Amino acid sequence: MAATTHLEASLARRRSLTDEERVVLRALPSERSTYAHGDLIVREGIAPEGSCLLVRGMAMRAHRIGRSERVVSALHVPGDFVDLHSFLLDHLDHDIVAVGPCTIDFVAAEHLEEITRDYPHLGRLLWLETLIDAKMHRMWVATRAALRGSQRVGHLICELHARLGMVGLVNGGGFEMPLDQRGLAEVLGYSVVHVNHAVRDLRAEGLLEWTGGRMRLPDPGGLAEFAGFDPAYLELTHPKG
Amino acid sequence: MAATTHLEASLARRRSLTDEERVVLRALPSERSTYAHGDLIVREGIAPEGSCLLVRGMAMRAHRIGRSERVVSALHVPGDFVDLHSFLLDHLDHDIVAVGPCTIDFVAAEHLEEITRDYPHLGRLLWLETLIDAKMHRMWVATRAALRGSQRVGHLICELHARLGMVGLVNGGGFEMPLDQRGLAEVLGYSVVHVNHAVRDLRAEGLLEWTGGRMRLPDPGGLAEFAGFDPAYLELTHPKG
DNA sequence: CGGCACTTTGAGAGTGGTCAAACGTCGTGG
DNA sequence: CCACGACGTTTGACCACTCTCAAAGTGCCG
Repeated sequence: MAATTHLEASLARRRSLTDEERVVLRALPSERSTYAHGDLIVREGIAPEGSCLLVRGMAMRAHRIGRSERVVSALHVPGDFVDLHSFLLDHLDHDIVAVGPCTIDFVAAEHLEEITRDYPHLGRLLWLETLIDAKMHRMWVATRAALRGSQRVGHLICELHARLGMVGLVNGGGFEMPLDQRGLAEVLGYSVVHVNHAVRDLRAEGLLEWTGGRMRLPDPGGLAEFAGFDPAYLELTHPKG
Repeated sequence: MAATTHLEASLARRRSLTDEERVVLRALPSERSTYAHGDLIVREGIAPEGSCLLVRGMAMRAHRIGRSERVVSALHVPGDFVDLHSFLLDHLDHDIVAVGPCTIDFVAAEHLEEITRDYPHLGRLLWLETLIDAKMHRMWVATRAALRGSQRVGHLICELHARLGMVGLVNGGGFEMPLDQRGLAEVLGYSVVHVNHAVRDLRAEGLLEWTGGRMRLPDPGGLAEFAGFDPAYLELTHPKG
């Protein structure tokens, strides 16, 4: 599937697109790359000449604060326009790192500028994507203050389940999980040992199965209830045209 | 000063505006309101018909997660377009609450739509404001993972010092601080007792003076060094036209 | 002077970190 | 087929960070 088809699907999942807009998106040039687990997709500090659309795999934003190890501020799933914002900002303040094998489509900044100039509604949909990213960031801030241990782990798992479900990557109640317990700890700001205990507790409660790089939620509602997860912040529906 | 002059100043602090754009912004109708400390400015779940520009005071975003007390995901200072995103999203997933006495200018959604439609560059500046919000959110996620205790408290104080400085609200090395220790704890996701100890330590190190609702940084560089604070993420400069 | 709100201190307990070691699993090479 | 090593998972011991509850101290204002 071409890059632009992915962008089309990505925008269409939240708002309706006209036929003309679909044509414009399909005609949008892009360049495809693949990465292995842990590869640097975009390096902190550089001025990217385009933005990257995540087609397959996951990616994370990794910051360096003071003298600490890298810390993760966000996780992205297929369909996410990972650094769409870099075409208005001049440089990234963090790395973008591949989580599991990744496929990325790069879209040049000039083409994004054309879209925002010539197709205001499409421009607003791109803006909307960045606003939803911001909502997720705020929810991460809030859940880190409100939840501890297995609830916090469960909340992230619910979020991934919902986000991957939206792009058709959940089947049989489960999904591919490219992060191991160490990676999950890094994303959550926990230690491996602590995540291990939280996962053990979720398993014991019958709320999580996780083997061989695949996660399954035997009782998604129960996990959501347990973790205080309300998917409203993900804007999964089509409320406006 | 009229609402629209504030918006003009707000956008001009990061990018250059043309004379025409300044005229458009000054002609933008808005409605002014004032609030007392703790007042609800916008309630979770409603569909606002406009966006609010913070003119004076501070405001915070307060979430409810699971069965927890309210948790704060962001803090806003004068010049911030607090819920600019609500004109593309259909409802807020959190409250916006006044911190100290606040003045707010409401701008109707239809006028924002006109601007984004008729003045693409202005639209991009509005988009940029929301992108910088998102950067701050990510930094909050990252600092909560990377920093503890007095470093985390110090980082927030450095951020406030920098953001208030950008809008001319720092004088004599200090600024008005409408939050008390309890409020600061709420914003940081800490308990009052813990914040009190962190503040005590910062004072003992000569990095903070805080009396009578006013905060002063005797050694801003020293505090930034101590807290691992790098203001780059706030985009204080004018790198693009 | 008497409230009242905020700050400060102390004690005890839960959450989460570090270090270290044991255990499993899986792919490679003999 | 088995031995081996690499890597991820699991467990235990111990300690630091942070919370809650409680109470005392401080400053402001009627």
